[in-house]
Amino acid sequence: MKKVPPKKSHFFKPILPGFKNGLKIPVGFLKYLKGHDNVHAILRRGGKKWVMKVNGRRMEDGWTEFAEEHDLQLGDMLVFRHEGNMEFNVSIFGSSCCEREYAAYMQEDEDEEEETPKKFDLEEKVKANIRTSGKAFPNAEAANKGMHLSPSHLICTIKPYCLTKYFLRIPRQFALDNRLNNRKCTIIMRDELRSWTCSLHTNGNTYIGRGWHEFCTDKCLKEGDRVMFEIVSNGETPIFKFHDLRGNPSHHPEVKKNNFDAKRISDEEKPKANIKASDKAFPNVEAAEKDKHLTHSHFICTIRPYCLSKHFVAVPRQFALKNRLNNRKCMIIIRNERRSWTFSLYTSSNNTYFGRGWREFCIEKCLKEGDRVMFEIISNGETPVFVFQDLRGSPSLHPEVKKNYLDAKRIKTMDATSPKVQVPASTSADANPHFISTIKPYTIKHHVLYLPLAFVKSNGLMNRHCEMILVNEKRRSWSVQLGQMGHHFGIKRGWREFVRANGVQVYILVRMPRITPSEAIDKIQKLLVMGKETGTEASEYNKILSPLTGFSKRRLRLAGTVVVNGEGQKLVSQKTQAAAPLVAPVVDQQNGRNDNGNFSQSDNYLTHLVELDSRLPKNDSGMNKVLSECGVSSSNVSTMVQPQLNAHVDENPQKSMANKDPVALA
DNA sequence: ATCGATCCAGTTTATGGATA
DNA sequence: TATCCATAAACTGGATCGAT
Repeated sequence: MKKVPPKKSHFFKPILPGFKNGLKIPVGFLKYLKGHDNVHAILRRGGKKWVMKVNGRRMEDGWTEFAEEHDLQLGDMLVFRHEGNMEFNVSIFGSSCCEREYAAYMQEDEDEEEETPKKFDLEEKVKANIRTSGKAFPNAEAANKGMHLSPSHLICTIKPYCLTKYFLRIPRQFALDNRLNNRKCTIIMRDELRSWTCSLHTNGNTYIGRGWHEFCTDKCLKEGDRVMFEIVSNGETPIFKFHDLRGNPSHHPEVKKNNFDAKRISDEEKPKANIKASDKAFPNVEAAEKDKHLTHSHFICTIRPYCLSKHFVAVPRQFALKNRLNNRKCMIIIRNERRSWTFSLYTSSNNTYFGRGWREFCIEKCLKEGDRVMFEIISNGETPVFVFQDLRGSPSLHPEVKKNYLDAKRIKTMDATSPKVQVPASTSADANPHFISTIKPYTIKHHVLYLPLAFVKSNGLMNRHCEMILVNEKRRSWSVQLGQMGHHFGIKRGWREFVRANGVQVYILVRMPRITPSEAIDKIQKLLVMGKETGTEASEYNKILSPLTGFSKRRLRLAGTVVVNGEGQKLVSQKTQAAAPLVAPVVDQQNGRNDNGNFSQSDNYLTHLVELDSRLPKNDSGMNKVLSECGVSSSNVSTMVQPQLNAHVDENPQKSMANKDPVALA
């Protein structure tokens, strides 16, 4: 069939782990972009536009916002239609193979006048029977905003810690109002159908402890869900009546955001502050580390009461540090398309603030509590210049939604940069794509190695229970099991054997580097394309893998569980006969052929290849020697992580089997 | 051995109040 | 009014305990 160039060319991309770092335009598509400005691209959807900065062929700046606003999830498929001049019309298809539906409001342009009353009406319904307590308590924040709840009602937004930490913090004021502070007792939580018994404990703050996790599980609570508790009895055993607000549209926004796979994968957020450094460096959880070298170019600020009552707003610490705004006292210029404002910038007590000029700005922009605005630094000279962007009309940036979301980002920021992480703890993520683990007594005693959350998140390992293979320099491998331990995640089964075999001792540093998820995915994509071509030799795969990751044929055997197409064609390994199709080839929109490395995910399943390769660092006490003796020093510690991205994969035992190929490399 | 639960230290933000 | 200071509050991650 004769090839005819399309009038409007398309390409499509599946949403894969690490997608929030950016999106690469397929190499094969570049021919359609010749002669265009390849530095910027514009994505259009729903009548809105997003400007992307293109680095090479990767859309970076601006992509994160696009992904967030559309709640992109792993397994989604995006079709890009080139309208010319680097403008792309984007269609988004979900895992159902149908175009994703977005609430009408998501597509509305910024129109505060219309939207505000809607929100207000919805909240009014809640207002009718809810009163709030508490002051600056993020979990109860929405309830606080202009709403007056009775002291016996508490609205909570489910934060990450609520799901990972097995407790829920009770706002101080609420606890005080209901005499729950300083109590240690059992409470009963119930809805119309059943009840749950939980413990209430206090240590300065008041918490719902034991039983909370079960409650969350039973109610399928997810981050961002909003629930209300009403104290219907406050005797010896207080009874909390549960009201599910998830069905209330006014409490829904967060849900969307929480569907973010990035979150699901990395799951970790830090809800709290009004301002998050939404730095592009850490646009998402799963690829935090990867992005570390990028810039902290903007932050998003949720307007808090103090922003209006005081004459300043705090600049996120990390943002200030990254942009060297801390310890500066100067004027800054804030501008949008129409005009500019001048603020003073100053630092006090290690905090950096926008000062004089802020109040006028708030008044002029009619900023209200809960509004969100973004400041992007575009010039950082003597007078830093920021571009101001009003996010109030951006649905996915709805105050509550964005808040948690950005909190997640901030966490990332913290994970990456906070001293806490860098200071040797049991495990810590450092700035490189690996983590350093200090072997502590409990690591040996309890036969467990906790993985730094940043590492877990950035690799999409959160909440996965999968096999991981550790390889030392002698090419001996150990199969270990990843899993969750309380609110920790790490290596459980198999760790003891690894410790014994390698003589791992307390205070030895084990450095475990990895490639970034996107690198792994790139490789997989290439392999998949090759896999479509019959007769491809293993050496060809090696050519792809070896230069970047040091993959050997042996390792390829390990990677053999990557299956390349719907017919179950295996990639390399002849040992994985049981392997079921894990990844389906992408079919070109026009001619039905695979498209330059893009691929879709069959059954939302993807095999990650993670290559660890590094030199062990010497610690202060010369422990490297010990490591050498035990055969770990200077080793290529390799892991191949084959996680299950989706629980339903478990339903297919064949696929589960496909994950298990504990090939000893020795 | 594993999982759940809790404690606690540390970080960052929000805010009340003092001061220039 | 603008800025600074101090600290309460919120939240997280690491470590460890206890039950099974």
